[in-house]
Amino acid sequence: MGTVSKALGLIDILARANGPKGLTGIAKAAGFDKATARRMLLELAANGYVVQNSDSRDYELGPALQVYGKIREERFSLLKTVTPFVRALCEQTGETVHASEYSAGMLLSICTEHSTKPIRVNLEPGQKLPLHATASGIAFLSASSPAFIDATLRKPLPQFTSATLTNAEDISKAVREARVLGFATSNQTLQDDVSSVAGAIRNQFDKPIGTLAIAVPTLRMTPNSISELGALVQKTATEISNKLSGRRTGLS
Amino acid sequence: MGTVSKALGLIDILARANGPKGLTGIAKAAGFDKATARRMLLELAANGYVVQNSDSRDYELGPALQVYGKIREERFSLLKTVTPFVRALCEQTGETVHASEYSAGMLLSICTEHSTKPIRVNLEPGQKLPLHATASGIAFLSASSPAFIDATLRKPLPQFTSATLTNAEDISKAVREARVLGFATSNQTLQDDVSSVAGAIRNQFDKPIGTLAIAVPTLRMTPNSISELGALVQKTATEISNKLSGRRTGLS
DNA sequence: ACTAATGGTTCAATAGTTGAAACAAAAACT
DNA sequence: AGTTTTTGTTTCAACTATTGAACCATTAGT
Repeated sequence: MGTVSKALGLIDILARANGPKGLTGIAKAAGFDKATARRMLLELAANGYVVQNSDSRDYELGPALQVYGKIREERFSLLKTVTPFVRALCEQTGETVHASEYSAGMLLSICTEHSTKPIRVNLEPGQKLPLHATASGIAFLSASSPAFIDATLRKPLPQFTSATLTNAEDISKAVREARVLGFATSNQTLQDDVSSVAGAIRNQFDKPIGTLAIAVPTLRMTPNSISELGALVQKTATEISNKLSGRRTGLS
Repeated sequence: MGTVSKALGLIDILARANGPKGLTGIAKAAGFDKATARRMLLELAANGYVVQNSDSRDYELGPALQVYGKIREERFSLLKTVTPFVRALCEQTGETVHASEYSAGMLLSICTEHSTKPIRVNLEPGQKLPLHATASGIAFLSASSPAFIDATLRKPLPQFTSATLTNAEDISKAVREARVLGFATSNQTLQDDVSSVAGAIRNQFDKPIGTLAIAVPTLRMTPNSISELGALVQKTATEISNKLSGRRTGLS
C-alpha cells in the first residue's frame, strides 16, 4: 500500500470517529507511528482535507472534502437522485435502507436511512460492501457483463461469516437467480443476523452503477417479507434508474 | 512537497476541469510523469476519491469525496448555513458573492453565486484566497488575534498584481481600517480589474472562521457602491455568525 | 496499412518515507 | 507546588517507496 492510501486512510478514521481526534489516537487507530501520522495529517491539512484545531490540536475533516464533494455532486447526481427514494423507502418499509455506488471493485455506501425500530440494522455512509458477500453485490453482478462477473469471481473471495459464499459457482448461481427474480437476497453473508434484499441501479446505457438495498435483522426476515421487500427494492431501483436516464416515472 | 500533496493536487485538477480527463492530460496539467500520475490516480481510485471510466479510461472525481464531504457537513455546518445567505445577497446586489472558510493559512472558497450581469467576476469553489491580498483575507485578519496577524504578516507575502500590498505595515493599516469600518475592501490586489468588499464570519466564541465577500468588476466600483455593498456584507456576515452561534436573527 | 497519440509497464537511480528515540509541553495526578 | 503521565513535536540514519526515461500495447485518425 502506497503512502497516498495510508494518508487517505486517516481521513476514513476521522470520518468514522464521531468528533475530533488527537494525534496519538489517530496514529493508534491507523497503526502508524506518531511521526508518520503527523506528517501525513499536516500534509492533508495543508490541502484542506483535514483541519487542526489550534487550541486542542485535535484533527477533524476539512472543508476541501465538502468543496470537491459538491463539485462531484453537480457532475454526477446519483447521490442527489437517490436520497429521496431512500428516505421514502425507509419510511414505507420501516427498515434500514441504503444506496451504494460502484467504486474500485466494491460498492461504497453513499446514503443510508435507518429503521426506527428498536432492533435495526446499522450501517453508515462510507461502508464498503464486497460484491460477492452482499445482496447489493449480487444485484450489481446480476446486471453486469459476463466478463465483469468472471473477473470478479476470479479474485479472492474472503469469508466473513459461516454463511458467506466463497465458491465462484455458488455465487454465479445466486447471480442467475437474482437475474430471474429482479432482485438479490442475502442471508448473513457479510454480517451475522443481517439479511438484505437489493436491486441494481443502472445508467442510461443500462450499465449498473450502484444498488439500492433494504437491510433487515434476520429474525424479521420471512419468505413473505423477502418477496414483498424484494419487489419494492426492485421497483424503486428501476424508478431511480429511469430518473437518472432522464425518463419520466410515476413519482417525481 | 510530499507525495500525498501531489496526489491531492490531481483531485484539484479533476475538479477544475469540467468533465473527465485522460491520463496524459492530467499528467501534463500536474507537471508529473505519466507513470507517476497513473500510480497516484490508481491509488486515489482504490480509495474511491477518483473513478476511472472502464470504457474511455478517463478519470473523474469519485464518490468518496461526496461521502466524506457529507459527513463533514453534518459536523460543521458553515457551508449549509452560508449557502442561502450567499444566494440572497447575490440576488439582492446582482454581483458575484462568495463565502470562504479558513484552512491552512488561506481562505478556501466554499460557496459561490455568480452575478448575472454580462461583465461579472468569476470564481469557483475550491479557489484559494491568500490572506494578505484579498478583501476576504483582510476582513478575516481584522477579526483575528494580534498574534495571528503577526504570524501571518511574518510569512512571505507574494505579489499578484501591481496593487498587491506586500508590506506588513500597509497590510496592518488596511486591517485596522477594516476593524473600524466593520468590513474590508480590496482593489485589484489579487486580480486586475476586480474589487471586493468582505466581512468576517465568526463562531460562537467570536473567533473568525471564514468570510463573506462581494466581488465586483472594478469599473462598477464607486465610493457609493463600496459603502453600500460593504454595509450589506457586514450585516449579512453578522447574521451568519449569529445563526452559527444559535442566536436568533431577523431572517430565519 | 500506416502514423500519431494515448494508455500502460518496467526498472535502476533517487528521493521521500519511516519509526525509534529524545525532547517539549500539557494534563492529570498526589 | 511538585511529580508522573500523557500527548504533541522534532530529529536522523536506515530503508523503501517513488520517480521518470524508455519501451510496449492499444486505440484513433488518415
